[in-house]
Amino acid sequence: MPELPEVETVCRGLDPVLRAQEIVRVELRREGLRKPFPPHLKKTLEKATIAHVARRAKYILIHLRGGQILVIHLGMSGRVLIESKGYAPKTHDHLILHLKNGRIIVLNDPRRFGIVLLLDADKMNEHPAFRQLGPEPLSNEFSGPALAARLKGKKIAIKTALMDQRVVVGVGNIYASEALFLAGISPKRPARLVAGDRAERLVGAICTVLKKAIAAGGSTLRDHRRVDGELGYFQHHFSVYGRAGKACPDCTCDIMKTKGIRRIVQGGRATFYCPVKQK
DNA sequence: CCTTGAACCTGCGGGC
DNA sequence: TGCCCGCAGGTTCAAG
Repeated sequence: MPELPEVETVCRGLDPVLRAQEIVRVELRREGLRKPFPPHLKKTLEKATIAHVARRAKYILIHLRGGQILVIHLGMSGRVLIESKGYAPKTHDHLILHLKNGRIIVLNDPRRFGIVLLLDADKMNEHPAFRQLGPEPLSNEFSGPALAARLKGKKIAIKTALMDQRVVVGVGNIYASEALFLAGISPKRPARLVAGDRAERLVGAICTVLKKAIAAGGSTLRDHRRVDGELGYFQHHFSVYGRAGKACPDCTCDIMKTKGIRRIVQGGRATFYCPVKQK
């Protein structure tokens, strides 16, 4: 499911509900997801109190009092939902946290590509999942020159590079296509040729599209839900993603000649773009 | 080091 | 209706 806007939406929904709440019971309904759950997960979480919830890249960080972090990645199909007393577990509910106040936090993930970690806060960045992460796109460290520096010498297509979490975090298959459209850059352009003004434009486009998507509660194609079960609605504002054969929203060119938005495959993933507007 | 492709899973929609 | 195929928001690992 989730790219940065979806994960951010989930975190913003969780924080006010989980803040300062005590976990009284933990249900592990299977051994793990792609990897086994951490060995002392249940023992550590039961009786723990949550400090606050934050996000890094596409990871949900549930900070516990005492300096540990429950880290959750939603993979392709994960959801975190807030339920209340009397909730009956559903298929693919893998981890359930019961809070002292009666609230119930459910991690549901049909495809089980997600991950659950338990890390010491001060050592989080040493973990393999975090060690190589690039800058947060909505932070000050993400700029045209910073992006260009990370793309330098790369022969791979810019679309593929944008999805590399070492280049910039949080951008996935939807928002890579959308940001490149907004910046007027072809997804096939070699990454090393995105520099200077092009890199500036791309940084601006990434920030713009991510902020708008967050404001819309993310994009719901299938699985993404807000923590209260409501849908995101940014999917109604896509310019190119999933719109192969439709007219480009920006150009007035004749769709009969241009065939409109194109769908190609890069690195095994679908890419959508307008060959007229994006060079 | 870089790049590519497969693997990990389940579910859904389309075509026959 | 049923079956098979392709496709889906991500990451990781092996191989070239």
